[in-house]
Amino acid sequence: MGMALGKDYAGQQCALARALELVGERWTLLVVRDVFYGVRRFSDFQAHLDIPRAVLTSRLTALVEADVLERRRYQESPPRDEYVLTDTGRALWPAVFALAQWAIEFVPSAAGALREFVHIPCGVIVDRSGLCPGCRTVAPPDELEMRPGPGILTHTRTDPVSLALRSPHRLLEPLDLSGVAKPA
Amino acid sequence: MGMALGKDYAGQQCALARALELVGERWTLLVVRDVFYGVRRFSDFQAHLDIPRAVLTSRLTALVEADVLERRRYQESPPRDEYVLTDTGRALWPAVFALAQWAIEFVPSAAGALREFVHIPCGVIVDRSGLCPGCRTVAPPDELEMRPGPGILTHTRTDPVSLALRSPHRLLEPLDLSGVAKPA
DNA sequence: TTCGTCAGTTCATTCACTGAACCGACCGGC
DNA sequence: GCCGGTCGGTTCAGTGAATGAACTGACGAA
Repeated sequence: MGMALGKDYAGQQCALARALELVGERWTLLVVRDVFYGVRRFSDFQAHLDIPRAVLTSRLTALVEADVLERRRYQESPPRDEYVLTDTGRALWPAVFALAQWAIEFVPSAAGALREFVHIPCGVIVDRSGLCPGCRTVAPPDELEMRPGPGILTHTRTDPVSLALRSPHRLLEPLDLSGVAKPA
Repeated sequence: MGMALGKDYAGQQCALARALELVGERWTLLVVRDVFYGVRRFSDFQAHLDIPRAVLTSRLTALVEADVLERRRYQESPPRDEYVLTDTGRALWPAVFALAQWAIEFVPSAAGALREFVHIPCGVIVDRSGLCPGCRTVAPPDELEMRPGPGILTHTRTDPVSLALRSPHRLLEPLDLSGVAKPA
């Protein structure tokens, strides 16, 4: 996943093995999920995931290399880059969504949906397979709004990124951190 | 992926983190995929995946512990067990399928579908999101037949398990190894 | 008795993750 | 010009997981 000692699965001709070589290492899929949620900056990933900086650097570099993320300069002086999903990266949404839904339904410690996803054109919540009950299609991430679900826990994670993620917003749109206080 | 040094993602309240704690380690999802394909026995996993035995032992134990697999005695003397998916495990199919489809579409080295999945009641191939074009529902794994696809490579992997996986058969059904020669 | 299979365990080595410290470019205040 | 702070890293020592080879033990077959 996470994963260690040789990220490749030599000899496996299966497509799944190829996928896991790119996104199967530890932390990688959590970083990708965060980008879907609107996190774009190095320090925000770090604050939200508690991931060692060296590992975050390595994962971001690998994801850019794999054409899942694009690194984009959003200001000069000081030079600051943000990481956004490419088309390839956005295509990972069904896999990320499916894994999260599996945990919600079958992993006891993940009981209760922390978030709901509303298909904006139809205004209804997508079902566990990602289908919109309104239009009967699989909703793409850029048409989804994320909202806190019934299982949301407000007592944990008081970092600014987690706080910002508790208010509804459209997937892929940059996170608005202006409304939250800095941590002590 | 896999994954090393602490398989948990402490503090992450997200369901995805819970899922990755159970199936995010290196090799784990490939083992699960193999069970969907009909592999059930220790030595068959080992032959097909080239996974170190100690790691396989550890992964199978963890998957049983997580209620993804069930370990079942299928003969006494010598005692032999097989590993089969629980309901929880079978629910992982959409995630496994979604990841594999992503690689087929977007990872250059995985070009060409190695396998096709036919929704048996309808007799048609499911699309990239797992939907059956016939009945417009998401096909469950026990209603799918796996067949070699156009991208299949016949020159690699000559172990008996890989050979057996090249002939069509229904998912979750045990693999038939009787027709293939043993390796030299 | 000997050979082979199956399902492991043990062990030394290799290598990735971790956490803390360090670094350099820049900005704002004084 | 100096000081403190932020951002986005890199470096490094220590730890612990993965690897691959060797070993084990129960059994069946010849």
